Amino acid sequence: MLRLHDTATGTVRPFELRDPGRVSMYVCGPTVYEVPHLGHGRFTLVFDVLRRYLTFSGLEVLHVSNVTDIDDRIIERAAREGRTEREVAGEYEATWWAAMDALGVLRPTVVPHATGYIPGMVELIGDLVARGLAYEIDDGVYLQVDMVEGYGLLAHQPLESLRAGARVEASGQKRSPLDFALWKKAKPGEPTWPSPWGEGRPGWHTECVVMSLDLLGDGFDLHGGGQDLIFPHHENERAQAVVEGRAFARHWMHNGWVTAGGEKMSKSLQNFTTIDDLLARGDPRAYRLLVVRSHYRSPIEVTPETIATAGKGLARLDALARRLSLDDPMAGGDVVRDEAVAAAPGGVEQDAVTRFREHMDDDLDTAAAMALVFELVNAAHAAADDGDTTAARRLGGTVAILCGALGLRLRGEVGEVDERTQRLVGERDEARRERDFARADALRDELVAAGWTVEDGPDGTVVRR
RNA sequence: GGCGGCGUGGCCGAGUGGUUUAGGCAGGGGCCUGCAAAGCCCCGUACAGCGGUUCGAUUCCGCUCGCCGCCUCCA
Repeated sequence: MLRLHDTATGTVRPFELRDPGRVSMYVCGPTVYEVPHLGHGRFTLVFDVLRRYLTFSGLEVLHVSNVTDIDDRIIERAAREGRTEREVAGEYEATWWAAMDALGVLRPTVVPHATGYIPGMVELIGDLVARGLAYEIDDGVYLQVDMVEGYGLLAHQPLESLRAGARVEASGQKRSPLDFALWKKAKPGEPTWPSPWGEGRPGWHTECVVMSLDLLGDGFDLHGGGQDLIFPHHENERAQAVVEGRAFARHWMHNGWVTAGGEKMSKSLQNFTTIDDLLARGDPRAYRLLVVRSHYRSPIEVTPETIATAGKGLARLDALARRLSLDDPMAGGDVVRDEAVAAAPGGVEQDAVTRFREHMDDDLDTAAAMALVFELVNAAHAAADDGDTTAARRLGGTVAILCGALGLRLRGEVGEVDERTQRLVGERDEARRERDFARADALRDELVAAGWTVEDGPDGTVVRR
């Protein structure tokens, strides 16, 4: 039984599903106005790992994640670059999916776009206005938060203390600085949709509540995102559901920051690294390993050094796959299901799979799960050294399945070796046969200089990049 | 001002009221190897500080210090 930390209660508690066997989860997606950075990479990886683990556990997962394709920042960028909002959103959405694909993050089951749900949002807002819970002023329609039962549940602060700490002044007409925009009236030149309050566009918080309830239904299982979405975004989504009398998310899950130099990675601090930078520097799987090596609620420090360290751990996993010629459990698709455990060619280390599940069920303790995997790696090598091929393959196969369950695909192949390199390798084998070690060493230097890793095994020299 | 998180061996990073160790990376010794690489074996006795509870605390409680975050857009 999976237990997860729930932001609403502040406790780790059983993840109880609305419909047995089926998981409905909504994860707030990107506003497509800029290239994604490592913070986006982390939250998508965290929820990808959750989704994969749920799938591995035999559950059917309906994963909805939105794209916010109309927003102030998109409008600003379009204006600055003399383009349409559609062009800007289209470009950055394409960039987003390219990054996700490179990271091995599964596409959500459904990807609603804000611009596709505007009538439903208008309907919701209209209802709130009609019932006296929202009010219209010059620049838009606002929800009156002091009408909301339990406002501050997710922030873990009562309304009064939130109000006392508010850093923004109430705009003249707002009844409280905490009241938030459900509908924003258009300024000249902005893209608009019709509404009873004039041309305009919906507020961000209204998008997600409408789309999540529409696609997943009342009382869906899990709502997630980065911790910075807790307040006000998720609080305000919940507020709308509450006043509408609709059961909202049963469980709230939020991941920790990516930090750089100890500080939160963010646009405003200019300390962010884009996912493209990461991809240019190395294997994207190293980032997944870095993410799963710590707990999802802990901050992670991401620097070239920490990524490089993760890359070495990854190399250790790949080396095992290579040595044992492990089958790829994801070969038949992009996910590893629990059937893979029974179908593993060499069998699995059943006890290890059980322990893996115990770690994962404990609020997704991927760090402990990976420690277990590395223990198996060690045991597999030791068995192989002892000549116990059966045990080695069973252990190694388990490693591949458990890594696969976390979305980490091992690379057992050495990659393409060009003709010239192949010739040098042949020459080196020949020199070694003739015990001409000076020449063998010179050839190795040449190969290393060309970027190859050279390993002499019982069957001669093997090179890889 | 309010609320919350964190402080673990050289670095990263789990975990636990006591007994046998997380794990990775780096480092030292050994085995293997022509030499390497990879791999294996062995090696670190750490839990910010100060009190308290306890037979016993890194692990619970309180306080102090330090760092980070939320209360505005933010993954």
